[in-house]
Amino acid sequence: MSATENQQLKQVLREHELKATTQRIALLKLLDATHEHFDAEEIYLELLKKEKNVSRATVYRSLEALAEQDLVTRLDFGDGRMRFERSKGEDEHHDHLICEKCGKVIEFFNLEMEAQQLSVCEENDFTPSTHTMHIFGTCSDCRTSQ
Amino acid sequence: MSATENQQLKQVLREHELKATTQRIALLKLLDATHEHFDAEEIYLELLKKEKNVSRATVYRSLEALAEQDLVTRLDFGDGRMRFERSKGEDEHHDHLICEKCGKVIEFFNLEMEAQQLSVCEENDFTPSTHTMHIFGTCSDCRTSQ
DNA sequence: TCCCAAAATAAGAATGAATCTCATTTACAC
DNA sequence: GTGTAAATGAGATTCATTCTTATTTTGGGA
Repeated sequence: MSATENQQLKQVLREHELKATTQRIALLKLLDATHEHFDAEEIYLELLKKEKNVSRATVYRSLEALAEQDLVTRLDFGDGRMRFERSKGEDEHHDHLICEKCGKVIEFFNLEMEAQQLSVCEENDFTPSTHTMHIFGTCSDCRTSQ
Repeated sequence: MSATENQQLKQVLREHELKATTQRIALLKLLDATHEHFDAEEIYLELLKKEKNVSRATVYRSLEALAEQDLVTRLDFGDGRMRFERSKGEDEHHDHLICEKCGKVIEFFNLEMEAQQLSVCEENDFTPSTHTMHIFGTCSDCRTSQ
C-alpha cells in the first residue's frame, strides 16, 4: 500500500490520457499484485474488500478503458466471461494451454509460431493487431490422476 | 430438399447415437448448404422459415449435442456469441483471420503452425483436444477503402 | 401396424455477463 | 478555491444462453 506505488500508477494512467481515479489505481494495483486471470466479478469483489465504494459498472468501464490503452489484456477462454491480466510487454507475450478438467492455464510462448502468424497475415494481405491462440485439452496432473 | 439427403443425415445422426429428429436434420441440412458462420439466432430464424415449428431452446440443445459428437464446430470470435459450422474432416481443419472493421472472416491453414502446437503440447506434457487460433486485425479491403 | 417408455421438443421463464441510464461526485486545468 | 468535463454508483436493461414443465416424437418391440 505504498504511496510510491500509487504515485507510479497515477503517472502511468496520465501518460495514457486516463484520469487517475482511486478506482482505476486500485484496479491496476490489484492486477499488478497477482498472476491470476481474474474475471470482472472477481475484480469487483476484491476491490469491494479494499475500497468501500466500487460498482460493477466502474469495474467494467475501467477495464474497457485500460484495455483500450493496452494497460490490461482481455483473455477469452471461451467459458462465457472475459478474464483480465496486466498487460505484458511485447517481449512477454504468451499464449495459453487450458485444461478442460481442472481449468488450469499454462502460459507458453513459441517464437516459430509467432513468425508463422505473421507469414499467414502477409499471404492474406491482412494487418494483424492482436491474436489469441488457445489449446484446450488435458494437463499432466489430470491425465495421471485419472 | 432431396429425400436422399434426409436419409443420409438420418444415417449420420444414428451413427452418432443421436435420435434423428426433423429439427436436427433440418439444422444439419442448413449448415451443409452454406459456408457461412451462423450464430444460434440466425440458425433459429432460418429454420423457422423452413420448418414451422422450432424453438430457440431446441436449436441450442441440438447444437450442443451435435458439437459433442463433432458433427458441428463451435467458433468463438470473441464478440459475445458463438458461431457454428459443419465440422470439417481432420484434413480440412482451419483457423481464422477476423477483420475488426467489417467482420469478414478469412480461413487459413498452416501446417507449420499446427506442428508447433503439437510441439508446445509435448514440452508441457499436455494432451490437446482442440485449439482456436484467431488473428484479429484489418483486411485489405478495409485498409484500402480507408 | 400399433404401443410404450425414453428422449426430444415448444414456449416462455430464468440466469448471468455485460452495458446503459442518470443523478451525483470527482479530477484537474485555470 | 472554482467550474466543467469526465467518472462513478446504483440499479435497470439488454442479450445470449440455459432451464422448466407440459406435450410430442422417436424407434424398438409386441
